[in-house]
Amino acid sequence: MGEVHSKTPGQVDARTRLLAAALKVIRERGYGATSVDALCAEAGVTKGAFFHHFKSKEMLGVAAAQHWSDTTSELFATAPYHNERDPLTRVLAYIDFRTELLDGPLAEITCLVGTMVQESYQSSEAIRKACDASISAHAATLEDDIAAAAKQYGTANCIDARSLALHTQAVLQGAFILAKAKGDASIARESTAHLKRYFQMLFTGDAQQREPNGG
Amino acid sequence: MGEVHSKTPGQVDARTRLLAAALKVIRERGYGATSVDALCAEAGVTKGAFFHHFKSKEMLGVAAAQHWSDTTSELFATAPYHNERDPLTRVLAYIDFRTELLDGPLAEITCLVGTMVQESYQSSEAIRKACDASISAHAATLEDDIAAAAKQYGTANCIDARSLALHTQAVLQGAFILAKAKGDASIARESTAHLKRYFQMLFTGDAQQREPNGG
DNA sequence: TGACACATACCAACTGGTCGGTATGATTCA
DNA sequence: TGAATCATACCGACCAGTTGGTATGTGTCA
Repeated sequence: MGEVHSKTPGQVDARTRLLAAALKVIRERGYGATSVDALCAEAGVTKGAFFHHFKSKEMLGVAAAQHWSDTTSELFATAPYHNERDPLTRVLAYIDFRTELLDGPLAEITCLVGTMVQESYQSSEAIRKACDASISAHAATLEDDIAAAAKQYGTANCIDARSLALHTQAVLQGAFILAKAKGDASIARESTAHLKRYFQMLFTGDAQQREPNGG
Repeated sequence: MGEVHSKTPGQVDARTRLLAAALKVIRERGYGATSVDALCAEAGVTKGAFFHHFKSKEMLGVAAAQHWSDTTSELFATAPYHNERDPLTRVLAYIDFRTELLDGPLAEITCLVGTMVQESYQSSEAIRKACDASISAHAATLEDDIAAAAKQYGTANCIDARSLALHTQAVLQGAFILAKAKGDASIARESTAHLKRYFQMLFTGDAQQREPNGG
């Protein structure tokens, strides 16, 4: 995958442009409704370039999921919530961070792999696995903080960190669907508020620590 | 939408068969990857019949969402959880019911409108609205029980019943996506367990009322 | 007779994918 | 040094099959 050729500065190669186009167009239209031609048009490259870099549309889907995983993991790795010293505060700050990310056009705040796996889970095992890897890897980055918080608050014996980390992702994925259905992301923010309250009650037993939902 | 014509007993008309085919095929492949031909083949009718009953594929999508809304609302209206006399118990029994429904092939346990809106929220306002109507109507059936429980447990002032009902649907929709990604519904059951615990803590403040998650 | 419920045949546009070709830079070796 | 060779990146015409959709015909029944 290394850059073999030196590129003119400011110029990105066709593969990178196609991947960026895939992230944009698939999030807007879904994988099935995205044609190879549409991807090429968005990327400003020809069909020849497409099939030079990807042996099929399916393999583009797999590469897009991996690219998504790469870019999002960098986004989260450098996010400020990691600076919190208390593990529970860190997890709650993560939820706040996700809530902040819920601002902007729907296609730009929703999850590529969640969208893709919904359509492809039966038709393409390769895409399904790539999407699962992306979701699971991200959930895994939460697991340690959750486990540490459980230990610190003495609830380690009744909390499965992995299950809770994946539940967090489920809430977010579901929030995206509700937002799409309503054509408005505000409902998603209500769901993350519920999720945050769940964490607060689960660890501290305090239901009224923050303002109630709605607002 | 009423049956205008009397049919030979045991015979269902092309429209009904196409709707049933839509529910099956779209849940397996997604809306975009479902062709009119595939729908006709599954229903055992011709293309002429398809376009006699639906003016376009998009209108079939709308009708499918409405049909889904009709059949699911009947399923839930006659479900046994309504027999519980305590409103909170009723809500918890609803979650248990949803958990029981998580048994079987993935395509048969997931939500048609959740799948469809994911792909169509930008390309078809008509489908988006039909899917929103289905989800919102179902959530509304939960709202009264949640409000009654909040009143009874003295937490009415900090619980928005509508928000909580929609959050319930978000958790379920997200659970479906995780299940599809992992190719296994067991992760979805873990999410409904978390949701149930959230309700228990929210209303009774008791986090350890039932066994912890995992299993 | 005529309205309805389909069937058959068909169409233009588009689908994913192939193919022969070219431009360019790296490598080899006389 | 420089000609020959090779690999990569990309182009764009082309293909067979499929797409959503239409036009027209036929059988049935009130």
